[in-house]
Amino acid sequence: MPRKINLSASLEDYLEAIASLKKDKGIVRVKDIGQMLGVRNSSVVSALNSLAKYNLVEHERYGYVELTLEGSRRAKDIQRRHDTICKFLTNILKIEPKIAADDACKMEHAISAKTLNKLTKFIAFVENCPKGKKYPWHNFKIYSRAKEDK
Amino acid sequence: MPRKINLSASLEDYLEAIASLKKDKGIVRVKDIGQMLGVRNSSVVSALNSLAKYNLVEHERYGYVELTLEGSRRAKDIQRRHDTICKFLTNILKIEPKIAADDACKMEHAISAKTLNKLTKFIAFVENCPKGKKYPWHNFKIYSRAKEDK
DNA sequence: GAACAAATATAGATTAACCTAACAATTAAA
DNA sequence: TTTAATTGTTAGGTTAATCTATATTTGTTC
Repeated sequence: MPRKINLSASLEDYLEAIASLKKDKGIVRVKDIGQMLGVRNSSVVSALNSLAKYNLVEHERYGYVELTLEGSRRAKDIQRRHDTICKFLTNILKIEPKIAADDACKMEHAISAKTLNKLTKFIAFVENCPKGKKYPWHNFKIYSRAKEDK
Repeated sequence: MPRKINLSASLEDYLEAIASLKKDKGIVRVKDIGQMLGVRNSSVVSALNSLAKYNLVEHERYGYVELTLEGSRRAKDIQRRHDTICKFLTNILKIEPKIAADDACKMEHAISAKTLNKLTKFIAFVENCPKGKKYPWHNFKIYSRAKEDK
């Protein structure tokens, strides 16, 4: 049994949406997933069938959608990628939240585990840096603006 | 006429490969593109037909492949995205070149223009930072290792 | 509980990106 | 220059991810 199937960006998005809805609403319905991802219900159903094949969701006809344990783990992993990238973009690169979130949504599917780890450490490193003029981290915003920001 | 069509990651890869081959070998052949991207010649031909529709390449049957002006511009843009991400990953996050390159190959299709600009500035900022103990930039490698790097 | 509305599911089409297999053109060798 | 090898093309198939249109189930309201 292939322990770790590589999911497509699309299926990762579905997992992510399901986890997010579960957290926000307690229950997950086809309609809400579709709404969140901007696709039709029929597309959702077909995606759920794929995810069910990989044992990542459980989904009885006309019933609620549930993540399996493995599905839940996967979703958390994706969210961690998303959040880390988003944090880097907003806190360090000083990118507007909306754009940062959009970019993170796409990049989260592309980043490797190793790079994610390094990025996490990098963020921690920057955030643990003592503030003050003699440290340059906190000058980036000014530096950036000075260079004709767009 | 839609001035700026959004290319798929796949078509961007083709453009990138073509530009790279042109630079390295002077001429670009279907076989070389296929080899570089790990796809069959028939897939290359079909991709070239798509790119030709968008006026990004010129390609006469059985002839060499050429980028149009616009194709060339696009390729340069993609390469810039690749190089910038790669530079960040290797020079700042200290990721092994191989992994950095692989990640850049995937992330280059996901990064927005704004984020790219900020990242570029950020790299310049870090690189222009005077070296020395009192500046923390150059301590990241040590910091990272100390945290049980993987 | 019958009728209706909302949600879900299925069937079938489309598109992109690949593939294999067969065929055609070009190039290189004998 | 004829043959053989290489390269390029076409035809047709597969898979994933979407769609529309239609059907089915569920839940709500009278």
